Amino acid sequence: MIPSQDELRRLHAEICSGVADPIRIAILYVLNEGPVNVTDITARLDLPQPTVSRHLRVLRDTHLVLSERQGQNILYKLTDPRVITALDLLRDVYHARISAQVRVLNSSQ
Amino acid sequence: MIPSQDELRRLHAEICSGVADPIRIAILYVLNEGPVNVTDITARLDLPQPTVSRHLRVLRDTHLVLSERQGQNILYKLTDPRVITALDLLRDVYHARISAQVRVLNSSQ
DNA sequence: TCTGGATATTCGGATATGCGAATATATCTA
DNA sequence: TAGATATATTCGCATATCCGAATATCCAGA
Repeated sequence: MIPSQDELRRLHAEICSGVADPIRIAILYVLNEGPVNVTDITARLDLPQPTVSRHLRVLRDTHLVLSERQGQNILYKLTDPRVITALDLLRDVYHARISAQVRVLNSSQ
Repeated sequence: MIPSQDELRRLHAEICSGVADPIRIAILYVLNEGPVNVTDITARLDLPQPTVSRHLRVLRDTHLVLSERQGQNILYKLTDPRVITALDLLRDVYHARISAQVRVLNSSQ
């Protein structure tokens, strides 16, 4: 059975909602430097461990990251480096927009 | 004053939350084909006009779209085509991931 | 200035999301 | 198997988001 357009958009939005949180964005950029376990993420971001675990679950559920047990630890890594590309793009769009606004404000002094 | 890392991540997440909704994604892809007014968006997506207006406001607030009055109508357009690039990337990441899962399932029959 | 078409806002309620705190589960090692 | 470390889950609550329905605002033209 072919998924409807609506269903595809729902799924698309679901992935997007995975990146719609500051903590998850921070985690993704940490993972962009290489696979890391939960304790290290917790330490690098200075956040409570349960908080990190809950956000990691969201990232897993939205297929943005993958996990792999390594003995006592669980190693997390990006599913795909393009996740960071997308995040960078959105950030750039924002910056470009704000810069344009600043220019307009300055030029109308 | 320099915005903190946390503040930057909050802003980054805010933009991302702009694309974290199926209706808004649909609107963005409509706008990708060129500037459109609210009535046309409403017709093309077959949605109630207040619903479209509310989502357009979110898109404006997150700097993802721009609006411009043209007489009686208001023309909306993408702030930056890279918004669509980012959306496509995230969709591709998802598809690649799901395809990989399907392959694993099939190969283990 | 009145009218109609285009767009935006508000309200109330349902649902979702995030967090801290506490606790559970899993794995290794002695 | 007991203890220690790593990770995940649950609960209760506060907050945010979404929607439909109703209504308000804005602008062009008669």
